[in-house]
Amino acid sequence: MSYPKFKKSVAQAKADLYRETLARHPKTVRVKKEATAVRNLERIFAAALKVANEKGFAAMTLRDLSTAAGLSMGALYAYFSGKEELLAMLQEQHRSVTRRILEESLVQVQNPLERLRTAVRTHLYLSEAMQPWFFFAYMEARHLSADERKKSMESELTTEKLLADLMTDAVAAGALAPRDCRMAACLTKAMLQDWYLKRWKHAGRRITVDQYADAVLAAIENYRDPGEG
Amino acid sequence: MSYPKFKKSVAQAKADLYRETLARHPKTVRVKKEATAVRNLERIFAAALKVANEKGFAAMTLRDLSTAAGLSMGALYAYFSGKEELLAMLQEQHRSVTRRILEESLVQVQNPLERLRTAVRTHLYLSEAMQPWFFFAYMEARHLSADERKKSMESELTTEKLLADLMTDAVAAGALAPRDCRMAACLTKAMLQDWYLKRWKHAGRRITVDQYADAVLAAIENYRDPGEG
DNA sequence: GTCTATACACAGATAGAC
DNA sequence: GTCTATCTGTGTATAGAC
Repeated sequence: MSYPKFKKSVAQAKADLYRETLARHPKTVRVKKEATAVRNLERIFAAALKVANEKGFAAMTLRDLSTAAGLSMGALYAYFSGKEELLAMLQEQHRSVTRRILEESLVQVQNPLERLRTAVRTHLYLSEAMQPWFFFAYMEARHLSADERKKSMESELTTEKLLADLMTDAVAAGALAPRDCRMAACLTKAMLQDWYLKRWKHAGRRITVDQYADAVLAAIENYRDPGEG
Repeated sequence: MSYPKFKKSVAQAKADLYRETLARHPKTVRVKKEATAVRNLERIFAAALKVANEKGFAAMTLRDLSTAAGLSMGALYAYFSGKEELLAMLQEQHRSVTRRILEESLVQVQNPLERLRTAVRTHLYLSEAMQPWFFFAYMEARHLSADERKKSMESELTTEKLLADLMTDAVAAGALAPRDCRMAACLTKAMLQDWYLKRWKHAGRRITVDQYADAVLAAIENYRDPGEG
């Protein structure tokens, strides 16, 4: 799937995702009309990502958020019980989207090397389409409660394990040179993360997501373990 | 130079670095006795990195810092004029150390491929020996004033440019396969950063800095541009 | 040089009108 | 459902004693 197509499919899925979040938090979102609740949650989340990605979540005041979202302080509290819960909601939404899209992208692909390539490209496409979410999740992970932070670290390790497993399969199929797949997956993850963490740099160089994906895949596919060069 | 040796040489250089910082900020550090000033600056910086790397600089209160450093609120203000200046001092110290150590490491090395290998290994050694500084500089860059943020971005690009130039030389010498050196350097930087950003992960796996350096160098040296595989 | 005590501003959160 | 007005805690920064 090309990136423009991918982006549209993600946009389409957004409404569903907001309804899911509402269903997951029936006690904190006190607004009953679904259409209203979805519309305002969208505005609140978008505003929170915008402000927090500029100055950090801790430095973002609820007055900032109120202004950016176009809702009063009082109204905000109809959607979350406090700043900490807002943070947890954002992180949870991000994790579930990532998990689902990555899984869906692989169901149709059989060839081991193609499965690896699909996972890498899909991850980059997704982090391109939802860059503010990925940036936020990465930078604010350490401000989470112990419980939420654990989930965040598990999510990181799960993604990396997926890459390592796909690589192991490709090696077994003879499509890739043998290697320490855990280390190779670890280096891959670092390159994937750089795409959304240093967007200003890549944008300034007019690098497209497809060019970056090609480069990362070239690095992975040519990789040899130390001493095996 | 082995990592244990490197670590000692960095530790030795620390006293100099604190004296330099004092010389750079004669107006804000009002403490005149150098020995006292150096000792307390060390404690303040160490405490600030410790607390800020746990909860974030914005969330760190000066009361936290006061407790962690073992100095009263009033005493802290003899060393900086406010939180913002403390942040700038930490970033500046980090940048000057990095620049100096990287430059020094290369003066004795002639062979192009060895120069590239030295730069990569030294960067990893340095970020290992001063992990809290590197982590802090990365995570708090966006909280800087416009002016300081610009310096931070320039520093990032300078390091990357150095890697790209070293790679260009190695390619010209026939020691590396031809490639888009800017892109290859960009991917390299991402892998270098992961070492200090995700330390919990590497430590849990008992990966040493030398093992990681070997893996990164293997990735760089085997790299081929897309379509050239 | 370092301390304690305090001024002042602003944060998160809520009450109650509409 | 959303607003305005307000409560209360806590943050940065300083004054003045030692």
